[in-house]
Amino acid sequence: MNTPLKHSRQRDAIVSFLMGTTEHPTADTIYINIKKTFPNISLGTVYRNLALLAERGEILKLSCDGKADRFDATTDPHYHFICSECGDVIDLEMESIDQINTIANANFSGEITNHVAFFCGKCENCLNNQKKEIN
Amino acid sequence: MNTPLKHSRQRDAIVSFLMGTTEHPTADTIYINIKKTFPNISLGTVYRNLALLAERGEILKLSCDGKADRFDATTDPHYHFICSECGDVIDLEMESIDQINTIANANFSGEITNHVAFFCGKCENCLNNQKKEIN
DNA sequence: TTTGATGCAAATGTTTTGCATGCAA
DNA sequence: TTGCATGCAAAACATTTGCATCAAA
Repeated sequence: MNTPLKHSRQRDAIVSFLMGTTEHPTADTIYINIKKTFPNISLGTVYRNLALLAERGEILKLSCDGKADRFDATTDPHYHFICSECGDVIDLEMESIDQINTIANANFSGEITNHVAFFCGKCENCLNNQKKEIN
Repeated sequence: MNTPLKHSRQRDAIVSFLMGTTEHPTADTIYINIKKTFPNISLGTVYRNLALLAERGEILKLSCDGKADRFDATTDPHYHFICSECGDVIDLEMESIDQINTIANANFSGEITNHVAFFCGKCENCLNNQKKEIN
């Protein structure tokens, strides 16, 4: 369904770096890491490939507030938690909440086909640090 | 609970402009409109006041993808629809979906306190235009 | 009079883009 | 050899910030 792409070693490196991490890195973090293998790679190439891959559904792009976008190689539907303290992004394992589309569509005159959602609060680490500070 | 603010006519104008529209304007749109009354107002002042008001919960700031933030004077909890065609942002009237916090928290080791969500699809206008094109 | 708010402009951070060159097919 | 992908640098965009001045209390 997608036009075949010309192979590129830089793009391969980006994909395999993303697959090897659960950290949801930003474009810049990816850039810095790929540089270890391709010292000449440019940030523009990283951005171009990330946009291309996201467009094709091979990776996910996570946008949140004004901060830099983050990327995720796990493309099967899942939700993210963003820690309000440290900013870490964590994959959530949870049952489907797709019914919210139906709920939202109930009194709406257009057509709702999907939603974007993420959850906020404190991650385990920050909760523990908080407890230490109190004691 | 909030430290009292020194009164400012520019801030008043921003608030009343926001209260008089359902369009969810961007900072720049607000700036252009306030300029009709305060030709010397600066974009920095608009941004500063929008941030201040959002922080105090007097307005809502809507961030979505890489696009410019939009602002909403309606602060009671509600969700937004964003048209994938024309980009319009529309307030949704729908029943609460707060239970998704509980669902998300079920297998999570941190603490989820809230979520950010918006719905996507086609608005009524774009649906109608689509039909016209087909005929 | 004091201090927060403003206007202006420069700086920031992120992302995109034009263009000549390089590499995959 | 053809054309997409790259590297580089400049530009685009949204937003923030430093600073001198202004105006609200």
